[in-house]
Amino acid sequence: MSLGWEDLRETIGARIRAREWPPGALIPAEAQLAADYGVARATVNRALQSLAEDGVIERRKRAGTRVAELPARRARLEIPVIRLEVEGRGAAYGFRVTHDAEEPLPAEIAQRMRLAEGAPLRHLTTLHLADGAPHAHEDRWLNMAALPQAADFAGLSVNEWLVAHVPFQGGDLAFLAAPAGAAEAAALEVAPGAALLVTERVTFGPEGGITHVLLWHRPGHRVETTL
Amino acid sequence: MSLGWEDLRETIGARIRAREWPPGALIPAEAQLAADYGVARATVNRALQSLAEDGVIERRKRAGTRVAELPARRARLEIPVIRLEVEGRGAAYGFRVTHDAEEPLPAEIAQRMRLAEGAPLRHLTTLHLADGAPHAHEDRWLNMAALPQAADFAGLSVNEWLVAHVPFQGGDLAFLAAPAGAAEAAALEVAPGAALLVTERVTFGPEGGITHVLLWHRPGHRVETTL
DNA sequence: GGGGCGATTATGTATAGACATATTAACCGC
DNA sequence: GCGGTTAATATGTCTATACATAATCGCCCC
Repeated sequence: MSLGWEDLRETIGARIRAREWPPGALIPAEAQLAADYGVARATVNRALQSLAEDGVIERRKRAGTRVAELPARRARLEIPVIRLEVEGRGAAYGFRVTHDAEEPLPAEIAQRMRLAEGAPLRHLTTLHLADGAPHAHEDRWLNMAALPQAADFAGLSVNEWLVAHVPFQGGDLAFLAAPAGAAEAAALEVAPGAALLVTERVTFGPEGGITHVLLWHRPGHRVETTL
Repeated sequence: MSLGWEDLRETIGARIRAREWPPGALIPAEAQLAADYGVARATVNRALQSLAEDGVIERRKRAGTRVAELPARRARLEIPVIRLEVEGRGAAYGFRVTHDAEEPLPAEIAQRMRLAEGAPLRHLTTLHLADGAPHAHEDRWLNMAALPQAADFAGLSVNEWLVAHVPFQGGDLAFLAAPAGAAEAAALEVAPGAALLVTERVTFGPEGGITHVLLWHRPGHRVETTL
């Protein structure tokens, strides 16, 4: 039995982490590694391609493959889905829509959604619950014009309805810290001004901006990943 | 000229985003797609493998490939490197070590580094500067026992010295929000209690925990990625 | 009709060969 | 030397083929 490309990726990755080849150094060519390990060049290529994707190595034709100056540059981030997050902790998920009206779009959000300021969008705020206790406060602007006609998200949270029904082409995701305003403090039952982690997400479809979401998490919330 | 696997990935990704196949639906088998697009099955496989890596589709042998219930679940996060971040904004990077002493490891951090509480580690705080102005405040615990003998990080920031010289095997990364304490407020020249985004990073080597870092960013700092 | 087992099928992966492409290194003429 | 052209080389990728593996489907037996 021979090595698979994932094994090879691990092996070579380990040699890099062990500083056998220091950052910036050239590593042997594909053909050489293929001979060393007794596999086909395509297998080595697949392994190296995978390492390159994670930013561990940098490859250029003719110039060869070298260890990145700053290896471990990219991490995969699992995008949080609130319901799964809550259920993953063994709690029952629930939510309550606390506000729902058509309002003119504020300038800052209009810019992020690449829409005109003051356009009338649907403004929803939702409180997400874990076992009945506040878990996160959502502030969403929704561009109804970008939605299919039958927009009926009964039962599901708006987010999951969107994911399931509306085509999207891309979006932006950001993490920031902000002090709890009056609304957030009341919803999450924390002191005004408390430092909260906020997730901001914008999604775009073929027609332009679909939705803008600010998610205010409870104090102590962490977004985690591994290197 | 035929399609490359990256083109194919885009094409199929677009058909998925356009809801041609809704979440949960089966998509045609590799052999079918290969015939449709006039390419080899290996090419289709490479494209689908890439989509699966990003969580857009889920694949099981014999059962086929289906669109994920919640597509766009994983994003690639470029791990921030302060110097590059500052220089990327066209500012001059600098730093100043504001504290450097051997101290007993606090319980909370010991737990995250998987070391014994109270172990004597080197405790450094560093102020990172952009054009001379405070940009971020770093609070680092360093396990000198896990370092090569000649630990002389003159000139470089400790972080870059570590990346370049110390083998590591993995680590954890987290984002959280916290109010500025007295030290952070003074260093960053903000009001105590201000909501700051904090990056926490722990790295492990063959000998165990190497370093634990808390990076306190200035107000308004955002960690961004795209979907 | 229920249970178990084997055939079928879709993906997973390896291989050898071929050609494309980018880039460096070498060469040559002036 | 200097500049520009050419050859050599490492990666990028596709193809066709082969076999491995997992899971499902359907048949057969009881």
